[in-house]
Amino acid sequence: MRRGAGAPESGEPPSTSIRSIGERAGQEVALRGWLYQSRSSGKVAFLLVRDGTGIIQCVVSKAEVAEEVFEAARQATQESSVVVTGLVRRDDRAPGGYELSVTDFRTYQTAEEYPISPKEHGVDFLMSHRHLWLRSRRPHAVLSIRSTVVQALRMFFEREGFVLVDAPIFTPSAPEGTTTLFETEYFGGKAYLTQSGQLYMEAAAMAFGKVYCFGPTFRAEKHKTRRHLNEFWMLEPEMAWAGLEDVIDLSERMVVDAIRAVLEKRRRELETLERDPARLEAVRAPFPRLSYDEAIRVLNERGCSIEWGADIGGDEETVLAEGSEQPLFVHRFPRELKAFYMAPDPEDARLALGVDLLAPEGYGEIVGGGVRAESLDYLDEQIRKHGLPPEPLEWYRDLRRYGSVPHAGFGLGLERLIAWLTGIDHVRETIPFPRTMNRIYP
RNA sequence: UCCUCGGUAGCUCAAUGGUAGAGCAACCGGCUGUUAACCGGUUGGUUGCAGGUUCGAGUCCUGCCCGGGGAGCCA
Repeated sequence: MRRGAGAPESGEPPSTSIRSIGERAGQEVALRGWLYQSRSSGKVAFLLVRDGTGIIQCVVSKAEVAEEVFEAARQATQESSVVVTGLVRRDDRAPGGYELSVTDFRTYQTAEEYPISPKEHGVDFLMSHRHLWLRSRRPHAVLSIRSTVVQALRMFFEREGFVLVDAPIFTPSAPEGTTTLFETEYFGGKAYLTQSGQLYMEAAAMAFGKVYCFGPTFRAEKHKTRRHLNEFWMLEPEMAWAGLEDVIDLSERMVVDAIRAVLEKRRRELETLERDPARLEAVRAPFPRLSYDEAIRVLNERGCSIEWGADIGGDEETVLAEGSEQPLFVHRFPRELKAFYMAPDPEDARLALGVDLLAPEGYGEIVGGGVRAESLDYLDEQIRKHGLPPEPLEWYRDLRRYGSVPHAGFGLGLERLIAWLTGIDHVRETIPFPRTMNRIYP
């Protein structure tokens, strides 16, 4: 730890973290943190102190400490930064199982009146104070799980032999149409914030075989729903010499592994969020698979009148997913519904080799991907049909000129995955500082 | 862009067209084991903005602003 202001004073017992405080039972330790909440009576004060790793109740008895220590503890305000010294004691009355019998207490900085009280608040108010809200239990748990999932995903792709190839944020054009991109000035010209690293990953896959990128993605659509953000994180693997089954198999194992990591490392956080781990333990590969043809039939059987060729929207997704605890693959969509780079199904020319993975419990599409068109002629035809300007895609066409191979990949929406795993009903709570149509502050 | 709901104290909300209130927070006091502690007290308001109807508008009408949820689109 850095020496200087707030650093341990000579004679002070060793510092510890609240997460691992059980290892110091019976010993005297110093905690550096913030006052989360306090209650006091005339002779005893109960302080909930958090240090970023956990929360512990600290008990200050007037009879056992100096007068000024008791006063300092009693007068410390919510979220003041504090240094607490005391004896670690097992106590079943304490939440967490341990508490600290305080021997010394000092306030490092006295916090002004803290806007977030222990009582209820509306989402908009809390989001306006997101920089402070991060300290509260719920966001702390969600973002801890996010960290674990990101870590697990990176390790998963590492184990699978994928090479991380970062895609650019500034891009020269809008491959899927110009309306949905954020435009920015770029040395007198125009640039757009990336809406997908996929095209770049296709280039990288021809260099490394199996690659992935993982970074922020931007969409300028004015959507305001629980499943959308204007800035979100997407993980996009791409594989050379691969087909639709490889995409399905890889995404399935990826999801199973992310769940394993959360169940292994973040039980406590799931409990804080009142997320029943049984919902996640129930998820087992292989996930059910449904072709678009079958999905349309099932939807009509369940009372949705939807014609072949129509897109499966949010309501339809919910109907398909209901009654199952498993994520659901839907594959082989009508070509007209999908992007220009999708490969046609060799067994049915009406279809494209695409696949979506729908999360259970109404969390919607968490993965979208498929096989990419490998023939230059077919690609050019699709570029024409979609009315796209060919010049910015010249480099992409090169990939079909120089050793084109069957290749496939997908995009994973990190926030949607986290929302499902945590049981949070809105993706804006699964990213530290959400960017939505009506919010770019703080 | 469209549909829908909403905007009253720092926060969460109440108030039949008739004196703008409660709980929490903050502050002061009390209490030796509290778990969103409890008890007593104090402070706290341009009812989103503009106009209209009315003896009288937080409440009714018109316009605007801001936000929530949803659609389209997607991860």
